[in-house]
Amino acid sequence: MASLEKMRRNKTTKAASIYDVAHESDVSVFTVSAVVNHKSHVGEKLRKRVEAAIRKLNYRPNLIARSLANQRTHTIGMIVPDIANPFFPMVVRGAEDAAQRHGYNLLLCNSDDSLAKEEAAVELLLSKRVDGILLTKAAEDFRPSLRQMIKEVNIPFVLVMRTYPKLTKDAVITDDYQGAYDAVCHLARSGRRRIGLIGGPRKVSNALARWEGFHDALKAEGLRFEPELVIEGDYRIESGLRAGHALLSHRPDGIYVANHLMTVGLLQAAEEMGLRCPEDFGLVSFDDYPWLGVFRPRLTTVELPKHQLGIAAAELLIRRIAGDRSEAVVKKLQSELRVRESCGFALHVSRGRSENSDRSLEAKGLR
Amino acid sequence: MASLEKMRRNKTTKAASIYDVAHESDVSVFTVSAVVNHKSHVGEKLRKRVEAAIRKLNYRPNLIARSLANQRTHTIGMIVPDIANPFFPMVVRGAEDAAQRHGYNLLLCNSDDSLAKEEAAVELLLSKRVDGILLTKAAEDFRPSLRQMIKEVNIPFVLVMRTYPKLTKDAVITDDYQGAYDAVCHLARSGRRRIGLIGGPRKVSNALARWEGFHDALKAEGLRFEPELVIEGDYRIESGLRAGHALLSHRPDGIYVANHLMTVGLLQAAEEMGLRCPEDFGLVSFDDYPWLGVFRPRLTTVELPKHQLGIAAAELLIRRIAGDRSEAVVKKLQSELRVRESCGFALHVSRGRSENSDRSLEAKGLR
DNA sequence: TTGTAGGCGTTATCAA
DNA sequence: TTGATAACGCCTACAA
Repeated sequence: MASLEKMRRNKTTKAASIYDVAHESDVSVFTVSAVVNHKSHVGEKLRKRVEAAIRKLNYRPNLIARSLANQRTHTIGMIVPDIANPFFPMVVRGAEDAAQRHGYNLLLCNSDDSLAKEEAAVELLLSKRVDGILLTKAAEDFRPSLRQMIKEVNIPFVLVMRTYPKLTKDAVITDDYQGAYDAVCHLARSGRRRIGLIGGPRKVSNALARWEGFHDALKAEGLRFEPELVIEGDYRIESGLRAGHALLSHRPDGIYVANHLMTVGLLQAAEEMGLRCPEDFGLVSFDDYPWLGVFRPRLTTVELPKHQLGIAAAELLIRRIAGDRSEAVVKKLQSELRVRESCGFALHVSRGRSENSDRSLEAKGLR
Repeated sequence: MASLEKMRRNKTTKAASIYDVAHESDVSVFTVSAVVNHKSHVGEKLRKRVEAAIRKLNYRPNLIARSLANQRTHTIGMIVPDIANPFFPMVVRGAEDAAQRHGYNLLLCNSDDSLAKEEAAVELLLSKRVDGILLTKAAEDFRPSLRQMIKEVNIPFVLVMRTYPKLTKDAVITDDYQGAYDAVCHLARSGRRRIGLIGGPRKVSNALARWEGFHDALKAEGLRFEPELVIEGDYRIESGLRAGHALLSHRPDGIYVANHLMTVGLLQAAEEMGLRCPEDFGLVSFDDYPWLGVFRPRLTTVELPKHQLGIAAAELLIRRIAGDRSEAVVKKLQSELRVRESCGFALHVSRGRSENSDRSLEAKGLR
């Protein structure tokens, strides 16, 4: 009898299996499984015995084996461009919080916005049989074999921050168009007339939306579009630095930058060129962080609800995993203009230091 | 014949299994497995056939099944206090980079430095049979049953940033003592005499080391220790804010803060009290970030090699997983004092703006 | 209510 | 070199 054979290896210092528990409490594995999973009513007596054995042997189910049997890993894969980009940690945290609440774990990958790395990550995640994937898609299509594999494995994807309808229409994004629009309008109303843009890579949806918001705001404010004041970056510091040099040489009096990292590069460029913000140029940037309220220049920014973004994405994904087949949705989260001083707002309105509007710092970024 | 039975479900849109490939190429599963894993020389002909079938069916091995058979998941668990604390993203990124290079993935968990959450995370990771765990340990001991389980599963742990010998002596940390020492000496040499401290929770090793560095530097510089100038925080903004209010009311002329988040809180407090840095108090903080060079006050900081920390920890862990039984090591990485202006250095030495020392920003933080 | 046996997709041991 | 076949640890019809 093979099953008896199996039970004979409990002297070794290995984690107890369901067989060990069954043996110890003198019941079948079915019974053990039933009490572990609270299924299929088990008689009082047996249950007690099994529970005692579980405690005695310190039994914990092997989730790998369970996954193989159940075809569910309770793991979700998350691919971000770069967790070291300060935008993403809070998004990931939100996703992890939600995942955790629903009994899921997060397998994290970085793509550096490179298609090759992204494909490798997806393929690995599929092979590891994650139940679903959260993805901030890089610009280009997956290769056909990967698309095929995705189809076969048939797990849900939810896009984060950027849409990519070819893959899935489920996405959680922020209102980038409106955010950019608000930013530029604020610049204009602060009296800036020659407004420049350092944008993200036009190939990805959120960058494009921010470009459009910029353009439309310019038009709405009756400002002229000057091509040399508009530069495409890649969301990294280095590109902001280069763009900054190029842009500032034309002496715009206002600049909208599409993310924080490029803003850092821009400020570095300004520093090197001896230009000051907000005296020489007004600035509105995307992404807010708790510390931006305490350093100068006090950046006026468009805050995106990063934590909420991660939560919403994970929850949508988990609903899909649970079998929700309702129509695909792109959930758009509101952005929020946080006026501080980098457009010269406080400069014009009042010279007092108490005018800055981040008294609310305590309530916000302080987790 | 049962094996024939199995092969009869290829019309359904499921991912191909090794059986499907075996059937398609008319060989045994052993042969397929052999060519997939490049083991046990397979004849030219059969190999070609198998490879063709693999391509045709778009076969990828199910890593869950493989893990069950191999008892290895090629996954490592990583538990950090909070990925949204800007210190950790770069550490995680380093770990992920190294893991990735060695064919491992990262399962990420947040503990919020709470023992309960940490225990829950460890238990889950063990149940998911990760091959090893990277852990920034919270202060207290695991409960006995968990310790028992760890022993049974017998997987390696490597501690990150904080030692905790009761669990394991393998750790990768930074030279916190020296960093704090350098920070305080710099403050003293900038002419500060009444130096305060906002430290981390004394219960964790790195915070303690920073306290000791602070004390010894005070002594070495012949400065008096004033108990009311020393406050314990928890590495979060909120605690820095509270500590800042308490501390600044005693009007120290120099402050050393043990991490960036508490520095943000401190600056907020200073703002609220109408005190300025570096005019009213000098400041040296831990953790450097690429953007600290472009905002004012230009913080003098002690940079910790975060990325390298993650890499070293993951690589040590992976060596342990691979069976390296050599003596436990705690690898200590050097910190680096980055002098900028928040101690009044530039103020005293020169009033020019070009004196700041972060011309190297381009080379450093720009990934 | 409880037990038996087969399946999940691989790897690995033995024979052939 | 290849092919059966038994693990790996769990779940779950189907039986009893």
